[in-house]
Amino acid sequence: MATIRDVAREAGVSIATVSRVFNQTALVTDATAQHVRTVASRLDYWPNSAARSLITHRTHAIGVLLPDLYGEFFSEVIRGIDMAARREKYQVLVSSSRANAETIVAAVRALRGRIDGLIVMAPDADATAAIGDFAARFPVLLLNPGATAIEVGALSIANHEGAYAAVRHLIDLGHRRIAMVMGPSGNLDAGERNAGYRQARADAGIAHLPELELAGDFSESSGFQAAEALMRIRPRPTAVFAANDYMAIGLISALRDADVRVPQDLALVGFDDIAIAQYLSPMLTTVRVDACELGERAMQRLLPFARTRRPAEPHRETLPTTLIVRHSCGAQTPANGATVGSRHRPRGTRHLDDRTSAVRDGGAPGEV
Amino acid sequence: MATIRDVAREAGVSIATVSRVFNQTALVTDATAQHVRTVASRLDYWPNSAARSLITHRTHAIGVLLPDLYGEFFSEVIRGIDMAARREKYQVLVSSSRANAETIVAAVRALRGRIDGLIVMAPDADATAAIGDFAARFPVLLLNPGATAIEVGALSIANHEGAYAAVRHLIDLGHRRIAMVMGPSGNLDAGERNAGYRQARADAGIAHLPELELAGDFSESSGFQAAEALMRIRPRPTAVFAANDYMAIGLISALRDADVRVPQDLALVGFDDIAIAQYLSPMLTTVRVDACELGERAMQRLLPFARTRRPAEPHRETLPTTLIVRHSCGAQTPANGATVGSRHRPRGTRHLDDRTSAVRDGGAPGEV
DNA sequence: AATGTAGATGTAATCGTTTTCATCGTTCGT
DNA sequence: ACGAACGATGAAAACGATTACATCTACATT
Repeated sequence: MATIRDVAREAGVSIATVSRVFNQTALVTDATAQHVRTVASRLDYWPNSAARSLITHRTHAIGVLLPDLYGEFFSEVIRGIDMAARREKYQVLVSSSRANAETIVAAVRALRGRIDGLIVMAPDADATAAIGDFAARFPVLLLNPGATAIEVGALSIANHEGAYAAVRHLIDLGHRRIAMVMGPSGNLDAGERNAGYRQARADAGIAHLPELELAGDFSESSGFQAAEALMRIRPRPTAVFAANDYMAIGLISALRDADVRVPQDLALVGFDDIAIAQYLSPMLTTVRVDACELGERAMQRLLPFARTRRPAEPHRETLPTTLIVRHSCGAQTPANGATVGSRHRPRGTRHLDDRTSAVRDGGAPGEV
Repeated sequence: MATIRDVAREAGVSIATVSRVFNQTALVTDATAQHVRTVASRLDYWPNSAARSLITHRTHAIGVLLPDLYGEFFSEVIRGIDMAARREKYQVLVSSSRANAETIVAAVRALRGRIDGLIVMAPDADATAAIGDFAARFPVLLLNPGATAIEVGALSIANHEGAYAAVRHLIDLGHRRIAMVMGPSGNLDAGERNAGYRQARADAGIAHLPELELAGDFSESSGFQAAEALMRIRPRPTAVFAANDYMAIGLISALRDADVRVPQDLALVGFDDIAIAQYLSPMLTTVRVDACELGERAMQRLLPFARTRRPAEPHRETLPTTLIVRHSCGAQTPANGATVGSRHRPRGTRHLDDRTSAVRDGGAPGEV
């Protein structure tokens, strides 16, 4: 592998000049620059990034710490991160870890020195706490941290507002006995969605009923199992809000097996709007979260701090969600089969933009 | 940030000793080692990986080059890679690129010097070719490269055998007019699946009919659109093999809209066995590919070469696939609702193991 | 007691860059 | 025509580790 010295010798210049050519730093004569470039490409020279980052204290890499969960949501977030990274010429170092504080600290330690900034998806409260002191002296951005006391740059989605809108929609359709399939306990997104569910009930004057909150863990199979518990409840709920789409899929499957019709016998709303939501039968009404944008935005927020290696300022931002009305909720759809959803801005937090997007859906999926 | 010098000074030893303590290389007195460790942790010292890799020529990182496609398959592969990496204390640098040769070369160049080895998911033939000369002097492992002339370490899945089994299964059920929804043109996996489809037809003495091969690109919407084309074919096919599950989902959705019953009016088999396949209605008969294992195995294969930084030996290995019989193919299922699939070993290539796994499915998804 | 040996530790070179500062022509204002 | 200013380039000192080699000590061997 050719080094900067080889290029310098071959081109008859000093290594400083070669370095300048590659960094476009000080002004070098066009002729020399061109010559150096020619020689460099002939020798197939490329700057050694270890040597470079040793002296510059920059790695041009961002770490992404994921929870152990996987699925479409995460892969979309990574995709967004990757898109932004590529645009900004940064590398992405991914690393997953069990959610517990100990392994998170270990993972962060292993990443240390290899990255200029860190994006942490820490869906659990203790995970968030574990990152706290590190974030005070390193550029860290938390994804979906929920409400926490620690001061840290964070980006979350409007879980509460989205869930509220979903449940409110069911209430507006006349439902009163509305169950919810919860997410994993300790998961902050799940917690906020539950809070939104409760708030919507309370605001409509519907009493809180603990037995309507069914256990779940975001997996299809937990949704499947929740359906069985659901059907044992008397009087039977007429609607159910699933904390994510995967569980909604499990629900649909179990309900079909039990000959419970969706939405006639039981209305259903999910959360996330994963790609296949519109291809399910019935087409799933759900709360759209733009996971890809979340990742992209996280990178955008983090990069300025990563470049200067200063801790990110403790500013929280919340991405809006959109209720996508399809068929599983049983809403009457307009003649063309399309309904309108509105964008939910988080209360009391800054939001990304002001527009309220109108969402038409319910037509042929292929057209969307 | 404390350096090795700070620790050495503080502990009253030389930097060489500190280095030895952290690398467990030469024997150091237990007392000194313990003392150094104490001081190091007090100063919150951690070896600078740039400096370390500058002199050792090792980065302890593996690059993963992905195509632009996303979805469950890729996220599962990454998950497998990540699992193996964590076990072996390697970092994972992901980078996606358009499939064309030019951007792949650019991506490889950007990764150069930061990684000890590279896993490339190159579903296209030209992408594979682009990597060729690089692989001759660097540890590279190709995923899903299909049959290519270049000598390179590779890992693929038994596309041909899986597709053959799927179509053969449909033939055994009495179907003769069997269509196929193709994958993206140029995609090698898709090509092999198509070859398996044709082979199964040929072996059963069914003539090749080009009009039964419908365009698709692995997306749900392309499956949806293919269904429309499918229904215009006269005489109408009685079965269809989709080159992946996402397209099968699009097909199911479109067929339902058109009141075509699956499997009664049209039998359907997919490919990949994504998580939700068993929750679809009807439950999808498909060819299982263990994407996670693929990633894990890739890492296993690559690491020995990455450690020594020697080009991987040009050896190809193929992971078996399994036909999972559920309801969408219309097969009669045993009394307990379960059917048996068998594992397909690639012909003429080495396979991972000899077992022929029996797969029972068709029961309640929650129980699987 | 002299010598050999082995284990523990230190010294210093090295990895491949970036960057400060010095140097050396040019050109320009007067 | 002369010094100033400036633009292009080079020399050399970091950056923070690893490691070959040297050194030193303690102890066994003769």
